Amino acid sequence: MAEIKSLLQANNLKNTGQRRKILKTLYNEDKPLSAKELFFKLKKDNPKLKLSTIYRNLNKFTEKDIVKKLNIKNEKHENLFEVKTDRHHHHLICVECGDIKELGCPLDDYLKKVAKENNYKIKDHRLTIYGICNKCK
Amino acid sequence: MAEIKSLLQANNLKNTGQRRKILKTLYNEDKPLSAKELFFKLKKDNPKLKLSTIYRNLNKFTEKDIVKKLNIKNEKHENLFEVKTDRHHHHLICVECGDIKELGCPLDDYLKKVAKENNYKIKDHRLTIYGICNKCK
DNA sequence: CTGCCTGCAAATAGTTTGCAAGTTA
DNA sequence: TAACTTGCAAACTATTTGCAGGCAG
Repeated sequence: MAEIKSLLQANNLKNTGQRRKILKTLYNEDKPLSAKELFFKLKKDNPKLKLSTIYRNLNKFTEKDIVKKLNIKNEKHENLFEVKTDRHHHHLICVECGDIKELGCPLDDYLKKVAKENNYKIKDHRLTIYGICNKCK
Repeated sequence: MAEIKSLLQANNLKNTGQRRKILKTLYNEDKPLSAKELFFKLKKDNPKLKLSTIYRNLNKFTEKDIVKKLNIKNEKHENLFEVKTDRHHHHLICVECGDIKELGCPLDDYLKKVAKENNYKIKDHRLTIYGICNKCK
């Protein structure tokens, strides 16, 4: 909790109840969430909460690099977000049940090769693997 | 042209003018296009063309595996589509000018490892690399 | 007190859909 | 002719925005 407060302070963001709850929820989840999923979770405690508040904060957090907006959508076409961790990783997603696992990144050498061969300065990359998990097989 | 006709026939799709033009345009482009980009290109020859027709056909083609819907959007948040080629590949995108290059896939061994370690049956994967191209550097 | 946040309502924009007329096989 | 396609208009839905009151610093 204290960590969240200082995280907000460090980024010049006011320490509001909504923000604390959004970050807390994202930290406690083991999988990325969409704005709406967050919304329904938090609405229980605060019926006045608006979806636009969630979006505004997720965007602000993304801007400040506290949260990462994935290029992965759930089955409702909603974008997913996760807290940004220190370790760079990718995702393995079960197309049946939607379960998401984290994967390490195997691409360090490959990215250097791509940069060299194409004369690009690499800025970012995304890898997502889809399959069927053990339970759903 | 004849190829497009038989491609449509082989998939039980009627050989209409719109379909031929959509596929022809996608084949001739060297980069993926959005529905709207296609729409504006084709609207010149046919002012009555509707965007919904493009969407309907792109979805139908995707369903039939003639076209691939990428999980990449252009700067207007429009989904991009490309014709499905025999060779599996990924994309290297310049974040400045939007240029898209094809990349081979370096992940064969890695995917086997992921499947084994996580007990998943791998179905699909997406890799996209973002950077700045030579011209934009 | 002053600027940032949030609730609220309405707009924006990509994509989809129902229906009737037109086309393909 | 029967089934599929398209034009057209309208709906749907994720996300964003303007505004006014509320709260953090």
